[in-house]
Order: sequence, then C-alpha cells, then structure tokens
Amino acid sequence: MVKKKEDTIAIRISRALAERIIAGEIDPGAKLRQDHIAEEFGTSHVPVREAFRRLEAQGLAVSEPRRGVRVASFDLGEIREVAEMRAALEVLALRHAAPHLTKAILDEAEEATRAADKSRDVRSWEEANRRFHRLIITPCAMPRLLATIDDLHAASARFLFSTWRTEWEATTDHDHRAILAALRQGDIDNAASILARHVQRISRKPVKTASGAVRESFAIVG
Amino acid sequence: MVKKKEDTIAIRISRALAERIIAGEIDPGAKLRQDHIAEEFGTSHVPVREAFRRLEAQGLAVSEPRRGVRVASFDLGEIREVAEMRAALEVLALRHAAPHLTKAILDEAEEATRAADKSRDVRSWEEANRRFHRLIITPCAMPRLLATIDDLHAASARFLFSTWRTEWEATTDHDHRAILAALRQGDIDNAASILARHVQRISRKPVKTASGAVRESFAIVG
DNA sequence: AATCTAAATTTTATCTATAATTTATAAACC
DNA sequence: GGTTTATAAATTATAGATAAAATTTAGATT
Repeated sequence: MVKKKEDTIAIRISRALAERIIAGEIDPGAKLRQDHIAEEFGTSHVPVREAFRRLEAQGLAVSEPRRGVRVASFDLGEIREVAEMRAALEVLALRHAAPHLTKAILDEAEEATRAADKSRDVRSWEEANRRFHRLIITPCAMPRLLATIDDLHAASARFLFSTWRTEWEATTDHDHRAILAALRQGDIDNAASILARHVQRISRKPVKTASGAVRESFAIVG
Repeated sequence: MVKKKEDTIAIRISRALAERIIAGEIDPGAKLRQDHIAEEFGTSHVPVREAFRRLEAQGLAVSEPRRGVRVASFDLGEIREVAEMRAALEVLALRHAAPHLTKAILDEAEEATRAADKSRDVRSWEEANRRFHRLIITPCAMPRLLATIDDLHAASARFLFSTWRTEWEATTDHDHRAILAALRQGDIDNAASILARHVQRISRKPVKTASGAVRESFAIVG
C-alpha cells in the first residue's frame, strides 16, 4: 500500500475506499456520503467525488444522479457473471501469454501456488492466488484486457471475503498445478480448459446473518 | 442524443466528449484542457474533471496526474485487442442469450442487418451494426458483461470512423445472416463460432495523412 | 546558433462558499 | 390511525477563488 507522492488525493481516496469495500468493511448497499469521507480524509469533497467515479468504473460502487453513491451490492447471479467473464478473458489472455512464458515465470507461479496452499487466512490466500493468475497472463501484453481482468479480480476478492471473512481452511490447489504442468508441456489447449473450469468453480458456505438466521453464501475460489 | 433533465452536468459533458472522440473530431493524443472545455459548456471545471474520469473508464481518454488528460491514442495492436475481447465476450453473452431469443428479436436483428446493408455512410452503418449485435446478446441479462461490451463497441466505432471518415461502400453482411440462420435453427455453437470470427475481421484501407504520405489504416468491421 | 536558466504564463488540483435537491421530521387533515 | 402536506435538516452538485505544478517564453551565457 505505497502512497506515491505523485498520486492525486482523489486517487488515494479511491484506493482506500476500494480496499474497504473489497475487505467488506463497508456493507453492500451502504451509502457513501461525500462530506463524511471528505472530513475523514481531511480534504474537501471535490476529490472525493472524483474517487467515486473511479469506484463506479471498477464496479465497486453505483451512483444515481443527485441521490448519492452506494457500495455495489451483489448476488449469486453477479458472482456467476464475474466468474464467466474471468473464464473467457483469462483464457484469452493465457493463449496470448503462453508463447512468452519462461521457466522463471512458471517457477514463480508455482511458488505462488505453494504460498496459497499454506495460507492460514483468506487475505493471504487471495493475495497468492491473484499473484498466480497474474503471473501466467501478464506476458500477453494486452493492457486493456489485463485492466478489465484486474477489476474482475477485485470483484472476486470481494465475494470471497464476504463469505470467508474470518475462518479459512488451507487446501491444496490441484488446478494450479495441473495448469502449470500443461504449460510446461506446451499443451496450451489443456491449460486453457483447466483454467476456464477453475475460475468458474463457485464454493458455498452457510453464513450467519445479523438477525441470527443462516443463509448460503457463495464465492469464486479460483 | 436525449439530454435528460435528471442527468448531471458532468454526465452530459462526458457524453458530448465521448461522441466527439468516437467521431474523430478530436485527434488521438490531443490534450483535453479542463478550463477550455468548462468555458465552452458554460460551467466550472469541477464537472469537467468528473467527465474526464468517466472517459478514462471507457478507455477513451488517458490521464496522468498533474499533467492532464489526453484523448487515448491507438494502434493496430489495440484494435486487435478490442476485437479479441469482443469475440470472447460477445460469444459468452450470445450463449446465455440464445435460450431467450424470440422470433420477434431475430426479425428485428434481420431488419438491422438490412439497414446496415443499405447504409450509404459509415455512421448509419455503425449504428445499424451495433443494433444487430446488441439485439442478439441483450437477453443474456448480464449487466456487467453488457456494459463492458458497450465500451468495446465505442472503441470499435472510433477505429472505424478514423479509417472510413468520409467514403463508405455498401456491402452485404453475410455473417449477420449466417448467424441469424444458425440461431433460428437452434445451432448455438455454429452461431457462436461465426460471431467470433466475424468480430475479429479487421479490414485495412490506405489513408492519406496530413503530410501527404499514405499509410495503412485498420478497423474492425463486424 | 545552441543551450541553459529564470521569470512569466498556463494548467491542474484543491478548497471554501453557495445553490439546488433530496431525505427526514413534524404538524394538519380526513 | 394513517395519509398528506409543509417545514427543517442533510446531502449532492456546481461556482468561484487559491495554491501547486508543469509548461512556455525570454534572456543570458557559452
């Protein structure tokens, strides 16, 4: 969380708010009041409004003219949507990245997989998982595609944290290893098809709501 | 071009600028100066800055902190990128939309194809073409996916107008008809694969530059 | 003539103040 | 009691002023 000196206040605020929304510190549907946020950050509300526009673009907030901005809410349908978009776009990125993947990159991706497997909490698992996915697709050198995928990963992380806010059980990620094995053999089709299935894997877990009732919660775990 | 009363000034400005950028009225790389634009629209620069953030999100402008905003420039690589992203995402959308496509929708799409074929200028061809694509995928009911595709269509239109600014020769769109035929037969796989090839068709045309030299210009024509 | 430096100008980013709208509250009415 | 209707409070959106950077211009120096 480096706050570069060159960054504008609006950018810093949007990053800070994005983190909170992803971490689930602000509930879906909650109102974001520009004056309150401005006061908290010790600024005027003008840069706050610009930060809102950035969050909107990432799909983390929704805004209605003159009626304010609220944290984007989500349901199972949107989780599926994000999973399918990720599958389509990450496969596309992987196919372009594959010819440029080096042994060094694949080794680093394997290291990320090990880090994910031994993570004791969701946050570090998510970080390692994202590192894996990013490593194998970045060499595609398609900036617009990568930016879109980044936003989808932010949404995924949000779903994940909302479901596994506290507890997390370590598992061995067989998919990641299978993808790496296929890539090492040069079998791109196989790697792509495992990846597609992998990011569409949606896991469910019973979660207690504030009222004491138990509902099913869902998240992308790939 | 309805300017809804409910819309905020920032939204109106971003729409107006987006149109100009897509139409090629402002050159790629040109600086967008907030005070000048504010003066032109008779406002202060605060809503102009918000409009800039929206354009940035659509990929129509790029901004560097404290150094201003400029119209996004593009090259053949980015055109290919947009084409491939469209192929991946429109196919995904079509697969989800297909079960909900009615005869009425397909008839309307066929009408859009006819309108495209008899268009005498790029603008109306683009409008009809976009209508076709939108009609067959909208029933997927995946708002995030559709929003992303819309931004890609805006980019496509920009490439198109930059190449065929003036002249345009009417052609018969066999792909659209083949897609509709496949959909009417319920052959979704076939429709999807024609669509994927269709939106990746990039056409080239020699274009005279300001200095008198002739360069090749490219655009997505699907 | 080319290049470096310093002042002048332009432009971006932010703040404070104000207008316009929406939301919340309370009184009046059926 | 519940529903309107007015009034007050909070909130969003914009304007105008100011500070901070970047860019340009002009002059000095080599």
